[in-house]
Amino acid sequence: MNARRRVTITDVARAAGVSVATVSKVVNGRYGVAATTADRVRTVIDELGYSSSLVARSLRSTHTGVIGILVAEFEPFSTEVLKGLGAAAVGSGYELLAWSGYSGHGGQEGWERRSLNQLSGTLIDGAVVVTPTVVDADAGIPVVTVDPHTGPSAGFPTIDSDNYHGALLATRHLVELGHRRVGFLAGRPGLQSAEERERGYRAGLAEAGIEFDPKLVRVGGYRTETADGAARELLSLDERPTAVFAANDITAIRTMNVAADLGLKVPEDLSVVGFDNVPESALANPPLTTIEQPLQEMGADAFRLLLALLSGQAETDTHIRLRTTLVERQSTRALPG
Amino acid sequence: MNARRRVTITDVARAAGVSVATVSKVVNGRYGVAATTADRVRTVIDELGYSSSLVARSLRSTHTGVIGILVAEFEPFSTEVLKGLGAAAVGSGYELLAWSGYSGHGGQEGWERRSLNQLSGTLIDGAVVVTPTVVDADAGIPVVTVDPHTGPSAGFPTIDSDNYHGALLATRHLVELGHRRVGFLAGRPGLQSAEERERGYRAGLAEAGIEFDPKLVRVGGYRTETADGAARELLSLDERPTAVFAANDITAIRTMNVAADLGLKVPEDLSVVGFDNVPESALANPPLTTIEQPLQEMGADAFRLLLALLSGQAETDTHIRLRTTLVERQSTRALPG
DNA sequence: ATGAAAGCGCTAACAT
DNA sequence: ATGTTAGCGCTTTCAT
Repeated sequence: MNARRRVTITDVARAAGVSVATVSKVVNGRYGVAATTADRVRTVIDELGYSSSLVARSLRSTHTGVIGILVAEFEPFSTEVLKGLGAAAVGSGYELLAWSGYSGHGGQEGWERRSLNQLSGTLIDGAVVVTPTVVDADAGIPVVTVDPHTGPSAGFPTIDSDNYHGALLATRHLVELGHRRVGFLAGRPGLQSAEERERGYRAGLAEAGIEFDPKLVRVGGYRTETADGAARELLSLDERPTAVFAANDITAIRTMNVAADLGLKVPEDLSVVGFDNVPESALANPPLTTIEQPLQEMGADAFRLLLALLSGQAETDTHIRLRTTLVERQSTRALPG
Repeated sequence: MNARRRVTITDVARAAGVSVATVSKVVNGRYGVAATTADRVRTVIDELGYSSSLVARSLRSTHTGVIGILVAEFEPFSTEVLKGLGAAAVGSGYELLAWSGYSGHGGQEGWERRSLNQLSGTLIDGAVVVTPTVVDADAGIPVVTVDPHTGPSAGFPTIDSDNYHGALLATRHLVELGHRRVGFLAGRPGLQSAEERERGYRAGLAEAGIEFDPKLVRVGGYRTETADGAARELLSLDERPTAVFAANDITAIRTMNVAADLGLKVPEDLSVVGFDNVPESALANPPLTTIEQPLQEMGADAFRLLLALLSGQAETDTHIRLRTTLVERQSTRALPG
């Protein structure tokens, strides 16, 4: 492949005429090295462009100064959280390593555990796991979860947002615009966030004295693949909804696409509200009205919490819940008449 | 911290009553293990929840099945590229490790080289480096650069987009709207992309027979911190520009903020065009007209090119240049009168 | 078919 | 102040 090998600590030691131990001491600022020797070693290090291998270093020492961020995939949700984490990490002395556990292997199954196993104990001092479905209690390192699908009960420090309240806001917004037949494209069954969003939807209807109608609910499953058919069913009903609240932005955007396919115009013929406020929601056509979760803030909070955990200044049952707010764009409008 | 230690190959070997060598063979599907032994080992592995440490494995073997993505920071530009890389990686058999080299240490100086040194030769089989300023020629592993600041000449396989043409489109758009005093908020001096964007700006003016006026050019440096003052100068000129083309979206958005501070309304009093089309540009107020670089596509292309490189099917002087296009939103308008 | 042992690059205890 | 050495978890010859 490429010719030149990495420069190792042995190369430096040889070139400087000292032992590897001495080089190690210089690199790590340990005492017991003469100033002149240290200078010579540093010169050689610069000349050779040496920097120690993360891998070898972390195999030996307990502390690496690296925080791992474990995600299933690099998609709009996780990358927003990543931006917040990155901003919080600047100047903290920690480096960030983001690991996508789902990309390599076919199965989504258990990426959290596999990833944690592969990296922990060695490479990273602590981990932030984004939207895990399951997490082992004994990862061996401090772990903070962001928006875990099992809810904050899992025994881990957790950052999430107020899903119930957000869904309530979304539904209330549609009801206030005069909509009575409000469809709901639900999230993935069994996931806590999905359940809370459905509760908020029902509460929003109840507030307005609208009876819940199971025919107006379909499972979108948070994913493009599952959302298309569900949205199509919803919009093909004899008495179709005049508004749809989708459990996340991705499926809301799909709903708008399906509507277009069916000859329905948004927002004239159909109002749509999403959830998350990923940047893509603003890029949609029309720009999507949605519920904001402060994803970057969640990332930043996760970083700070993990740091506190690492220094023993936080409890493992810490739970930070952030607000959700309505962001009005152009996909919703008052029901005429 | 946490009680339980990682499960190591030695634990598995002991529990299964075999040597670590045998366990290793089973894990890696090597020949020379009796079926019954292999079964027993696999059972123990499941029971103990063992999976091999990436670190230890990669220290020993040359191939890890991991691709590194090296970025300075996790910001809108790099995370878009990341999304594209992630999408391309699904099903490829490679895992993705994104490394932010700037966050830990204070200095931005040489993050590319430091990161590459820390990870290469061991952890990752190949690397995609996003917007590097300098890259060592002898990284020891295949490297693809995305939008390198030195241009494609650096001797590395490179993915970038047509900066010159994009800037021409931006300027032409403003000129066609009737603007004659078109300001330019330049990128970082010395960077190839910045130079090409300035060339495009000048060409756009020349096309329309407008003389280039150095007073209408300020250095925004691609960064928020440097852009504010430059934009303020530009907009405070006696004969202020009626339109500004900023060399990237971030500084274009800052320009709109500065305009608001000065009591100028966009687009009524000032038209603004950006460059990049990061998702944030659509979230701006008003939504920003900008030049799109297909960032996700650039990421996907980078991944494919790296794969080709790894299997020896691509030349190291490959250069892929993608198109740039105008995305019209609400920050530009025809000059009245 | 299985295991013993060397060694990847590094750190840290222990000599000298 | 400096060097020698063991060993982190793993893979890979090389014996047996």
